[in-house]
Amino acid sequence: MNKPRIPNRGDQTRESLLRAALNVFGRDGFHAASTRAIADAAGVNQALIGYHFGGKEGLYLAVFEDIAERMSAQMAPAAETSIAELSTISPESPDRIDTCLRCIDMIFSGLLEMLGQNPDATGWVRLVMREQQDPTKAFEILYGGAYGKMLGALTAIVATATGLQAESQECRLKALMILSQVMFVMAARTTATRHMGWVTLGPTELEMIKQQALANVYAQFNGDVKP
Amino acid sequence: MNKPRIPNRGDQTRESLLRAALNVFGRDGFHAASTRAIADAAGVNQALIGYHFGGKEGLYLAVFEDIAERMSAQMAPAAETSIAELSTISPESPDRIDTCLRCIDMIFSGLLEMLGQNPDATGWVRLVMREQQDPTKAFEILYGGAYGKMLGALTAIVATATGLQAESQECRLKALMILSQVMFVMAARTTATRHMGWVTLGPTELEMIKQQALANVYAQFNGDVKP
DNA sequence: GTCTATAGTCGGATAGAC
DNA sequence: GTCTATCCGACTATAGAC
Repeated sequence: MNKPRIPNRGDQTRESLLRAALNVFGRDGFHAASTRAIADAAGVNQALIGYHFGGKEGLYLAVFEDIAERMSAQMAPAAETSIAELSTISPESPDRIDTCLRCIDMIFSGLLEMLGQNPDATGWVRLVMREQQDPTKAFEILYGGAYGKMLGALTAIVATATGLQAESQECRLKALMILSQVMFVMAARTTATRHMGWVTLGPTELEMIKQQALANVYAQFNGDVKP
Repeated sequence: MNKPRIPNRGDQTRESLLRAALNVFGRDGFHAASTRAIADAAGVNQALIGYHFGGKEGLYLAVFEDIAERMSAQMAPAAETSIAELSTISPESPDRIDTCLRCIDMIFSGLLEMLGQNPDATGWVRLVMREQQDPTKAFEILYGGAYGKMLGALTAIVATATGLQAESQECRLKALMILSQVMFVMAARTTATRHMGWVTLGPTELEMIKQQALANVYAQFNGDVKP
């Protein structure tokens, strides 16, 4: 009883609705988005939302499950390789900072590739940022998935680089602020592009962000080392 | 023909509506917020929104003008003192980094005091972050006011500390990332509090954020200096 | 699984008395 | 300036034919 290789019509409808919902919810937010607009964008009948997802809210949650899954798939390699690399080095190793920076580079690269290459990524960011402001069940789906793991990996890296306990407030705050430098540009994209004089957030801009963030982290790690 | 010291009934209604609108728009977003809910929260009649602000959208814009005004009032001293201090030091002065850090400390303090002490601040942040995702006229009101000035002051400080041109991409990006470290916690408050194990974003937490951000900036500035 | 048609609800705006 | 009453459009959900 394998899954059918050729998706039947129902699966296609589901797919179309998920994709359209991602865009429309991302553009308009949950309340402003209408099921009619989503159905039109998907090219399917409005009543099918009720049939496939139970209703508007069911569709919304399904979109987040979809995002969390794709994020996991795209971020997992970087996070796992990082953890593996960290376990090979000793806390006294003099080049541990270089290793930590390589790990952060991997995580940033995974994150920014995900956001830069994926045509749906703008919608993802909008949805995630909306959820931050007043979280619903959808936030749990995300944080429990790739998001929390990424922060966990960053915390482990900071602990290794600085010698702090991974559970300490200082270590966790440092990790959060490292992520901040890359994510804030996404969160406050209008402010960021305006301030930088950019018209888009394309690969060039994302690379610039990554390089500057890495340089900052490098300085922070070296500043934390007592020579 | 001075303005009357004692506000008449109409002014009180305007005030009540603005305050209630800030909270309800902040909690629910523009579309999900209903004029009935706002009127109820303000304790006034729903039809008065049309009379005083022309309609729902007019009220929304008025809320942003109000926020921009209050932000300006609370941030202006820090920004102006910073600019003044910067003009007194030479680019070769060895302690210019200390001066720059003091300026950033002032700006951060102004920002965090505003957000920490003001009971409406949570609503402000929510509204501003929503606007970032798809900006309307309301964003212009904000960016043209205190927000842009704050970024301008930070850019000038970074230019002084690093010797970069204030117009350069590198300098502007560094300034943006300095602001990021404080603002991201507000923007992604749910992620931040969850990751840190906090239950609120009170004065204690804000102070911790400020200190860590200043330490990071200190490291970054020193990393930028070619000894 | 898909469609049409519609029931039922809610929200923004406004006319008009006071 | 404030209030009541109401209009009218837009929306979600669902019943029921195919």
